[in-house]
Amino acid sequence: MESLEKIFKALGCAPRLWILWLLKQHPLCVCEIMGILEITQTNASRHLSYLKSAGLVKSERQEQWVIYYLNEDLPPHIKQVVECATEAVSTLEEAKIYKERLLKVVEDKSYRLKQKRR
Amino acid sequence: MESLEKIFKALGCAPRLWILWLLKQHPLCVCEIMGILEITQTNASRHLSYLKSAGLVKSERQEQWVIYYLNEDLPPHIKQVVECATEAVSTLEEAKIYKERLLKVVEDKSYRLKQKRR
DNA sequence: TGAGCTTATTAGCATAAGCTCATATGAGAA
DNA sequence: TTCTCATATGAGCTTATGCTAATAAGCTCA
Repeated sequence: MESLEKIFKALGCAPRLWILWLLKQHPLCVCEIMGILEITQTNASRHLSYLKSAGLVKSERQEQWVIYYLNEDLPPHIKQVVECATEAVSTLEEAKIYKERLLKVVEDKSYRLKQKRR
Repeated sequence: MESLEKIFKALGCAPRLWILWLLKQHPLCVCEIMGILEITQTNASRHLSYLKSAGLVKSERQEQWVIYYLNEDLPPHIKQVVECATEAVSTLEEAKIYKERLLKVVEDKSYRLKQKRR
């Protein structure tokens, strides 16, 4: 029950719902997330670690970046909850803006490559 | 977004998950819920009013009782979230005990009728 | 009306959670 | 090594939440 509670608590917070929605579409590093959602680095990091502790996302270091991505290895019921949550988020007004920013990040072959070129 | 947040917050609390799971099976009054889950009347009432303010349940006065029941009139995504949540709850150990108590309440043609006969 | 049952609300306390600012750690580049 | 960018964490503040105990209010029936 604790883990179930924790998962819903993780979903009960707007920035985390947005983060999940983003990660559902593409793996991202912390600074890409903070850029898209316009939140501080501290908050992005904290929310990600909350989502991670709830088991909803995983992370992986790639050079100087930490890439976060959805944990696909979840019990079916939970997976479906995440599915529904992200679909519900998609219907919101702000999704358009964030989606645009996300596409820009992804099309640029990511913020990460641009940084590397410098 | 606020209402979505609120719904997940409502689900991020064990007693409320149990209440929803019960109401999914049968409409119940406050004192039946407190009896089944062994929680105080204050808490049962509070959690129910939280669930109600999140739009997940509705209530209706019947004589001296207030009967709570699931709100079936929810957006499809939310309905499915509730579905998944209650299914996940069903798999927990305590579900057996609560289920037994629920059946007893329902079979007795409810606690309410017994009270009335007195 | 008064008694008894049912439900809601208030107050007070403890704890969890969210935010910001400052700082530490880690990796790569110069 | 030193600088810079990326990420994590600690401290402190504020607000939200959950619990209990006490009390109020609503309904029914005598």
